[in-house]
Amino acid sequence: MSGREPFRIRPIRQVDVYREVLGQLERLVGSLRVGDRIGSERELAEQLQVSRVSVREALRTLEAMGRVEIRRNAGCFVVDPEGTLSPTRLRAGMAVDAEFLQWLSELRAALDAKAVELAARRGDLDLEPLRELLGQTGAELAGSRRADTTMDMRFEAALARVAGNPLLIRVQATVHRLWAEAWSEAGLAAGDRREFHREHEAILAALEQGEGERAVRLMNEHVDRTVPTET
Amino acid sequence: MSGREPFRIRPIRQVDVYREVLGQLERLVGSLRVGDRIGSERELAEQLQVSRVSVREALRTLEAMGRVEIRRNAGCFVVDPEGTLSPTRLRAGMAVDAEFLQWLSELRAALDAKAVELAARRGDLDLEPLRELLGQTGAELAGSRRADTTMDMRFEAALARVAGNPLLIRVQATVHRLWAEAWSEAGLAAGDRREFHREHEAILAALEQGEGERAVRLMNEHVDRTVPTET
DNA sequence: TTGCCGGAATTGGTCAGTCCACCTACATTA
DNA sequence: TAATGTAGGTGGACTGACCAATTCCGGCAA
Repeated sequence: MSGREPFRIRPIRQVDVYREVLGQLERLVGSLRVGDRIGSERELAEQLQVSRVSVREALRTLEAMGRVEIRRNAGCFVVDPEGTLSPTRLRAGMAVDAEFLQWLSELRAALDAKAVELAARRGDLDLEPLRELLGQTGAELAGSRRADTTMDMRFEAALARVAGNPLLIRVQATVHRLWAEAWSEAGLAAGDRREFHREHEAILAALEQGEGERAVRLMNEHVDRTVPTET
Repeated sequence: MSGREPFRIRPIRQVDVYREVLGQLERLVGSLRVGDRIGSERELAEQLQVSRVSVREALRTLEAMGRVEIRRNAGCFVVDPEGTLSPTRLRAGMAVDAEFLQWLSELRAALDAKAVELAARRGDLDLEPLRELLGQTGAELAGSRRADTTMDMRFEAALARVAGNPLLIRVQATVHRLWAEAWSEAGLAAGDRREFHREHEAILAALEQGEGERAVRLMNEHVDRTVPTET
């Protein structure tokens, strides 16, 4: 036989620019930390030598994957990879209506209450992070900083962390992100943050006093109250 | 004083066009069958009275959600919704050890117990599917069919369905699949299925008697017992 | 009639440029 | 000092156009 390989026609690789951009941005995001800004659309477009449109499409995909968050008038930021599950997928096919918010609330209650329960059961429970967090948010409230939808759930997230169940942390983070999405999409105003803060403090107090069951009950009631009273 | 309510300024909800498009397309996709063509970008843009750019961004999101497929020179097609959330991503980076199984068990307990609780709270609760399921599995046990790891969780899944919370169903399904994966990976034998069956029947009995709280407690204990006694 | 060919229409992908609403920070003014 | 005004940056949206590839369809040749 001949040792010479016949020339073989190969299909020309046709690259989609936006896919290429997506790949590069994914690597970029992977090399950055949570909260880092990955630049404005215009910057990225110039650096990648592509149009803003292509950058935007890649960013939309990245956003749907839950890797980045696009904030108006601010830029694009790396988002907490803890929620390895995609909120977008979790809600796939569902419209944000009153019923959906109810379901979401029920799911959140299951997870947040479990976080409290597990925390209360821990022998080596360290409540210091929770105290510190409440101290911070309390100060922010006094300083009348502007609203921050994610603030309401930071306490619950911190609870899951001190509870020490990474799986719970991930699912909870996903649900919390979906919660934030849904509320902004529904155009709902955040609830009374001072009231939320008081309830958080009550839960922490119950934990400090070793009253786990009461803490769980308070958490359930707390989540119940966050659901919108009227559309 | 005055019975007249003061006019209250409310923040103006600013809608993102592409989000609006996304919502409408989601509903459209939901009303179509797998493989159906949902039209070209230009058609959709004209029908929605928006620019192609907005349609494209919505389609990109929809694509990332795994709901549609965009085919060059052909159009946009509805795709198989493929299993909602990925168990693989949920466990990403974690080894299956005793601790992991414990975490998983805790997470499962949170969801399965919530399913019971929600079911118990439903006014129009229809327990027939559960009775039927237990009848089937009971017959299988009598016939000494071979082991089926998923069988242990069919009852809990059915509970979530009668509870009527689609979000809970999805998350629960993911956790259950991960559970099955982890157990097979760890080479653990399934527990005593006859015992599981008895416990399921006890839970159903509690529901039938309207004792929701007892049913929830039984479910928590049930899940606890499924965790391996020794590594 | 059958089968092939080639242009026309269609489609997703991409681009440059423009405008808008909004937020922030800094400078200005009372 | 505390309001007010202003300029620049940001994401969001649109327009109009062009490209490459595919598909469609009419007409020509066998």
